[in-house]
Amino acid sequence: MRAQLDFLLREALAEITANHGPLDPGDLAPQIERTRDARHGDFTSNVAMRLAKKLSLKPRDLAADLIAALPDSPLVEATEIAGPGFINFRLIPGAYQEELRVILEDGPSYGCSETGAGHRIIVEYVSANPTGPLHVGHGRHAAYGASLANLLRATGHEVHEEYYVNDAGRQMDILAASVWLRYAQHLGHEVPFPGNCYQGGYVIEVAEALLREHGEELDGDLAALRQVFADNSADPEKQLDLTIAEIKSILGENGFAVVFDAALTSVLTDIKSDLEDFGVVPQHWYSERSLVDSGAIARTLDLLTTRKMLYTEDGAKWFRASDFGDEKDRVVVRENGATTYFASDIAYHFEKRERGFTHLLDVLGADHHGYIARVRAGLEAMGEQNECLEVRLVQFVTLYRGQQKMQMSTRSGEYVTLRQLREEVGNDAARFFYVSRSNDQHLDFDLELAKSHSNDNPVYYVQYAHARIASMLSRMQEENIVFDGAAGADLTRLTEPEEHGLMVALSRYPEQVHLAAVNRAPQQIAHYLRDTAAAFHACYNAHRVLVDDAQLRDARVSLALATQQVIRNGLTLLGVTAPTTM
RNA sequence: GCGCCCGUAGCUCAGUUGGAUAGAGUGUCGGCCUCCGAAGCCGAAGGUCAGAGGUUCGAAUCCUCUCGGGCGCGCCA
Repeated sequence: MRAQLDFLLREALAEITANHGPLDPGDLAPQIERTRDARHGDFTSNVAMRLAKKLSLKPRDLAADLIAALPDSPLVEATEIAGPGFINFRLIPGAYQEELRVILEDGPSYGCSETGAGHRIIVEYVSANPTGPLHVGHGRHAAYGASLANLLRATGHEVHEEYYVNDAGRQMDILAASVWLRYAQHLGHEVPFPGNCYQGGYVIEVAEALLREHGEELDGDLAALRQVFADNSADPEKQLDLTIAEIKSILGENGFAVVFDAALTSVLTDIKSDLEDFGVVPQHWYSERSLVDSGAIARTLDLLTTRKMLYTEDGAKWFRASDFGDEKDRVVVRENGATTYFASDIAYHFEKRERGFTHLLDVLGADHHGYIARVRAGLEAMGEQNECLEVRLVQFVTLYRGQQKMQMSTRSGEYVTLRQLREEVGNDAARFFYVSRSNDQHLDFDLELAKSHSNDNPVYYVQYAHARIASMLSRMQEENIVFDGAAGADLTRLTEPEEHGLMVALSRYPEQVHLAAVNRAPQQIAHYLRDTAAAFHACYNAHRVLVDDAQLRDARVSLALATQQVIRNGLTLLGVTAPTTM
């Protein structure tokens, strides 16, 4: 609907250009918006005010010229100049009635477009270290990333969703060490469990599974390890590194790998099933270790060396990130020869480009904002355009239980898992609540409130509208009321103000999908659905659908069906179900 | 100290990339079920858009500064 008006204005602008001289291409993109006030018509454009100065014309004069240049359209009933130079469009009533038919014909694809066609985009999100179950913060990433991917798909992008698995590095070694210490305790060894090891109960479960599968195979002499623990004055993190080294020497490379893999597999399996139950299914789980194994990291470092982007200082290899806008240079190979996480990151993002993705979209936690400059720098040094990387930061979730602020540290084990949250408030409420807030807004999540007031959650309000319609439709069947479909219905019978309001709301859906995709803002869909449900409830309350007048009834049933379709489409984008009963 | 995000109704938040009289939910108060689901509807009250300057026809939105909050600044990941 809006696209058609866009087209009209574009034609008029072309004619103005011919008469008054050239404009920038950016100026030619017409800005057409919905009006906020019905007295201003249905759509409005501020283009005359924006361009007046450039063309040395008065805004209202330019507006008059534009209106004169507008091609005729069957959609537009009237145009007028208002205020300082707005061009207001009033549509014929039939425009909205026609849109109802489009909704019912297009069905599930109503609202989809091809504006993103030709773009291959990879969306990476969650990517939590597999060192423990997902917590409520990860849930926000999952809900946001998955909805974003849906929106991009709906606008014609070719979308690939990916979870980057940090299955290499120190954190995983700490997890493996934690598991083995629990295992040793189960075997009866008197050995302390340091506070900076992973404290969660799942560590014990992995240790027990290890005991069942491997018996005492992984036992060993703990004398040297006890010496490590004996030094009370040592720095805890250094002591932890020594502990890991000692456990590696006790178990040998293969033995440690058994523990490591058992821990990784267990945690990752849990994460996968948790996300799947949440309706979040990435197409690919990309292993950081595979980057090492495939030689991708080595190739990246070679390329950077060839391009003279690296130098050696204090025994480490540094990347000249500051040459590319980062605030300082960054280490890629440590003094001890190990590559850093950042080296993996460059290789990983470069590899995404090699896989043919034109656009890399990362959804990261707000605490990762320091990365953006350095990963961009890395990509640029590798010969890529740094604009190909887009990062969306998701602000923190602060969890409360009543007034009590809760800790969310994976290592301490004191956190509420995503699974617990889903069990308390349900998937639908959780997904809707997560994406109702803008990603760059902090989110206060009060568990007590979410649980006790779950019926007040806006998601039920929207779902209720859908279920209410379903219920009305089944009643229609029970009473053997015949409905011949919208094609034969006389939609001009929809004359009530509430009906008009609802039709206007429905017709906005395609614009909302497009805008939400462009703005990376699924919350706009959530708010749109709330508004549309409100328009429906108001209408349904004011006017009976199943009336005796068959013509009027058919028109109203058509409107209800279209409403149901739009709500279902919108909820699907957000990963929320559209129930027929509640 | 430097950088990123944020500050909108009592509370939780929207605000269509600079538009016309700043909006919802929740909470408070008052109404509506003999009638398609009351998980609903209608109405009232509630604001110096943190503050001060600036840019222009026009600012919650863009720029500068101040105040307040969150996060980051490692040869950790």
